[in-house]
Amino acid sequence: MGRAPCCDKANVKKGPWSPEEDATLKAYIEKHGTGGNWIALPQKIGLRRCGKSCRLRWLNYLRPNIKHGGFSEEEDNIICSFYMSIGSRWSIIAGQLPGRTDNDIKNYWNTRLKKKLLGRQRKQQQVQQSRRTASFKQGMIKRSENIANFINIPAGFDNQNPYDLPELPVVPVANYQTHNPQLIKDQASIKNMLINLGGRFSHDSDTNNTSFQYPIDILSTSSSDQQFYQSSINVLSCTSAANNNNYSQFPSTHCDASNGTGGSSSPTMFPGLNDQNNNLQVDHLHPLSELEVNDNNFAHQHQQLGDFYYQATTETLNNGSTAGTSTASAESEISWGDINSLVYSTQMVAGYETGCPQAVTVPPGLPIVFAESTLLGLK
DNA sequence: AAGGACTGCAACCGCTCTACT
DNA sequence: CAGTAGAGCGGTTGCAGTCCT
Repeated sequence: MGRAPCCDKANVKKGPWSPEEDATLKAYIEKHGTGGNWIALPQKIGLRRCGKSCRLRWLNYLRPNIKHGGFSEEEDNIICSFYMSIGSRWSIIAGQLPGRTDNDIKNYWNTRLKKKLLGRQRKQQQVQQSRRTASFKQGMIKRSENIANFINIPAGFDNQNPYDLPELPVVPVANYQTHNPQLIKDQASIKNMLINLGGRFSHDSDTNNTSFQYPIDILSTSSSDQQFYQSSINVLSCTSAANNNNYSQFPSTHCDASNGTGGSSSPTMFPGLNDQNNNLQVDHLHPLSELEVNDNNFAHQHQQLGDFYYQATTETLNNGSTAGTSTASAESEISWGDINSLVYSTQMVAGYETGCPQAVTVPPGLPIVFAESTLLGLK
């Protein structure tokens, strides 16, 4: 047996509200309030409407200080950022935009913003793809050098060929950290830098989640600036995982090749570094001076703001899962009907670029919670 | 000019959560 | 503790207006 209906369906009016109905409802609520009982309200004032319908009408259209239409660029950015962070939690998003209702934002997103964002995303991907192609080989050489330095590659090894790595010992995360106390210092340095830029970290002891809030004013920053933030968070994410030795913090949906759920099937970037016991994670960080930075102003700006600019180059070599997820597969995930793929594809592009396949892309202006459900943008 | 396709948005539906008994 | 009802929420629908052919 289903639950009882909230009202007499046969005797309630449906469809658009008339001005008279609006006036009746508004006048009553302004004078008496809702009385805490929407179901009983329409009968009190003689409206042939369902209580839920009255509530919706009041909340979305009749209550004071409601704004309709005319979304600003800033509001667009906030909505996009929150959507990519927390998904379709319209009421929460509406809470960030005074005068906007969840219904309004939901409609606006579904009809316009989604298309606008996807268009922008596609453009960015085209640019990133061309940049990646040019810098990929260079990056691979640099990475192999760093790994070789760390694990003492035998003399005679051709370190100009990133694919020509010899069989290497498995290096557990804990050991790597012991060898690299710098890692923890680096993490603190990046945190300080992000805080200097106006971001905020907070920790929820109940859920053990760490949150990061970007400064709102970076919403309109260039894509290189956004990559900078993203890379910084990637470093924190990856090193945090190393610190905790807890991989479950990271979304594995698109990274786990072992279970065939969308992970890359391409060969590992570093043959011989695979750890069948799932324990190997090698992190290494490049100071800014080592990096190719196309935007000199950007580099200068961020050098002034923090101790270092690090490129996240964490290699998570995990059960044959690799950083080499193809861009084509990431792009192929984008469809008009599945906006969540936008989040995932961005993650994969970022992961590919930084060599951290499980890195989490952090859209600017977002509250970031390092918990799987939130990172995935799931309900 | 007509009619089919598309778009935007108000409103509804059905589910979950929460407070109350 | 279980049952119930109301509140709240997100997904979906239906319709009016606009655009396109």
